[in-house]
Amino acid sequence: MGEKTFYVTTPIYYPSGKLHIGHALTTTMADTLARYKRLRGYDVYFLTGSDEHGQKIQRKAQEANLPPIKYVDQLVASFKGLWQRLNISNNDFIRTTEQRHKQVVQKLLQKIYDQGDIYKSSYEGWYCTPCETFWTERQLEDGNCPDCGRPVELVKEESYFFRMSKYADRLLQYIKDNPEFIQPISRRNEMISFIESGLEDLCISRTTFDWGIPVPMDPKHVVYVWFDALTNYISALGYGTEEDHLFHKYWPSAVHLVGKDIVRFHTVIWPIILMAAGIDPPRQVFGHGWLLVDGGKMSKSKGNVIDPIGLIERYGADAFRYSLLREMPYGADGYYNEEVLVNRLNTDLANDFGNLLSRTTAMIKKFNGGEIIAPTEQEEIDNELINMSKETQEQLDSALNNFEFSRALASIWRFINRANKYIEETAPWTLAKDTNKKARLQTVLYNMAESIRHATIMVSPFMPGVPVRVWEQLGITDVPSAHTWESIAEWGGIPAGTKINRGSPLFPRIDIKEQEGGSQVTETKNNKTDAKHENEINKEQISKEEQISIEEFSRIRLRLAKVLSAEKVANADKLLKLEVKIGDEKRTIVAGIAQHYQPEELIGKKVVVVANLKPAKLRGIVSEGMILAAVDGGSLSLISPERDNVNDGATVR
RNA sequence: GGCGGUGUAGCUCAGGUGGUCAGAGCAUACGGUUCAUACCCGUAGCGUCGUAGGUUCGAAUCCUACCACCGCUACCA
Repeated sequence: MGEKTFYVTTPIYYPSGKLHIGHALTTTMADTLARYKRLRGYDVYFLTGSDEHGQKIQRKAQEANLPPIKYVDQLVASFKGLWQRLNISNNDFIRTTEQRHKQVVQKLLQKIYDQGDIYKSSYEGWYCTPCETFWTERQLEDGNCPDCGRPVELVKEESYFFRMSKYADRLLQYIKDNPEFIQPISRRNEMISFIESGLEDLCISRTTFDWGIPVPMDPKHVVYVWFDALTNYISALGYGTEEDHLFHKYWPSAVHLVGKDIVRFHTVIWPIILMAAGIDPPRQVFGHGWLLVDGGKMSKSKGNVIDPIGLIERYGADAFRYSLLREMPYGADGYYNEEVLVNRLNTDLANDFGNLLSRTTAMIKKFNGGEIIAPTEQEEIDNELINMSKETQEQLDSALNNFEFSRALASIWRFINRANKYIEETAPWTLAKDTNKKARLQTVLYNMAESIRHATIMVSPFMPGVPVRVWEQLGITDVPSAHTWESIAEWGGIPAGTKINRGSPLFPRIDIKEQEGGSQVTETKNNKTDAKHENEINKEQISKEEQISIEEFSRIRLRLAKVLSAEKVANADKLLKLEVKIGDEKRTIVAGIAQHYQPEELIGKKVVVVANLKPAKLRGIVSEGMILAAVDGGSLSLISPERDNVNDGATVR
């Protein structure tokens, strides 16, 4: 027991549909913590799984004309496939339909029943007969069934109840005595006020469906949701069985990572179940915020659910994981979409980190014949870089212990940027021109490579695919002593005489091109194309471009507009603010034509505008449309009517 | 309704206990550099710190009111 143990879990996900990036976020957080703790020498156990019972599954399986178990088998396989692609290092995957889980749930239930904390009573709820479903008051829509819209009736059902109220005071005391238990603090406060408002007993069995674990003392009941699901955290450790060494080893060092929507179940119901069974509560529950996407919260009805698989395929697991953890502010909701990912990939991963490796290996190759030489001429400025590694390690540790993933990454990137600046300050390309500076040059090159080694180890829990590729390029694949956390306590882990292998970019930049309203993403071409060549490509593209129908074209409303006034937009070189008249309507349009037209020459001119373009804010000015212009390289010409027989407001087609 | 939170540069956000706290990153502009993935380094601009009052020598930071948005207010996995 003397050794450091760390037990981290994700919720067990419900296989009623595919997983989305929210699930990926929780699981990536858990994986990052697990990998970090392993790196730090902890004995880590990392659990995820699936919660497979319940009426909803039973019904979905029916619709699919499958036995429930076959139905969930498919989805669970897809879960596992996703975690594999995301590079998730879980030690176990628990399914609530497994025998090892069922027996623990039954044992736990029996134990609590035997001591009198479970009693039979009746559950009263709003029941929709056609749908065979109970609803709570809040779930009803205008008093009707939210699924079918038909009226519901108040029905009583025989159920077993868990005496939760009895433990309310003990739980409250526990939460108050252990400020670290619920994170972040805002969630903790919510839970305290929730408990203080009084706890009711919890209904833990149902008779209206049978896809669940039978209640041991009354098999016509099945165990209902939370009692079943939450127990996974100890059933996976073999609690109450003969094979319970994992339980003794890892409980109660558990850290449960959950989304904010299920914090209550993990911080109220779960600890009370454990208390009743005489088990210590978990050490910590962290409730992270949600990933908001375009349109707000992800939901199937909005159709804005983002599938992680596509993102992983396009950008790789490492970049995806990085963007998730980097964008998520501590404890609050974060905004996420593909553009955010690409932006992070380009700026942080490609420009800062990948390019640091690239320029370092390039210089070692060019100035040192590809060999890393022992450093012999350290200067004061080197210490700044070297010391910063240690500081960064401390910041990383403290941030991760507090679930501040974004902050942790920000610290590492300050170090990476320091390394880039170090190169600028020492200017190895200048040293290379002076044969007297040979030793200094080699020292600088060594420090550059070594700083990459440090950064790589720090970054490895977040992006587990990075180290192998960096070790390959630095030529230290066969030097395991240079891969450990302990090795970055010191500066100098790369053996002198190491031969580097300059390779392809660690993270290639991604180009986003706006096309036909949607964004199309392509990888930047590495070789530059000259203008002529580019022109040919353009021609090719025009002929190959996707063709659109006349209906699609007619969706774009082009109108003739007369320019009433024009002025330069302050602090913007390219922008002009125009007031235009389209028939009876006046509009403000901001156009990027200031380098081609003087404001005064535009007044009175008739131009073509896109009239139904979504308004956009440019430099704080709302632009209600767009002016059409022909563009050819650096030249630009507005499109104006050739004759004077048409007035503003006229349709252009 | 009750409890709690948020509102700071174009965007995302830092800013214990009131006095270099008006900041960072991205985006933009300009300059430098050439080792590098059109990259890196530097410089600059922009903000009445939600609004209106108040306390104070001094408030983004404390108090009051108001406006806007959000979370929790239980049995959905």
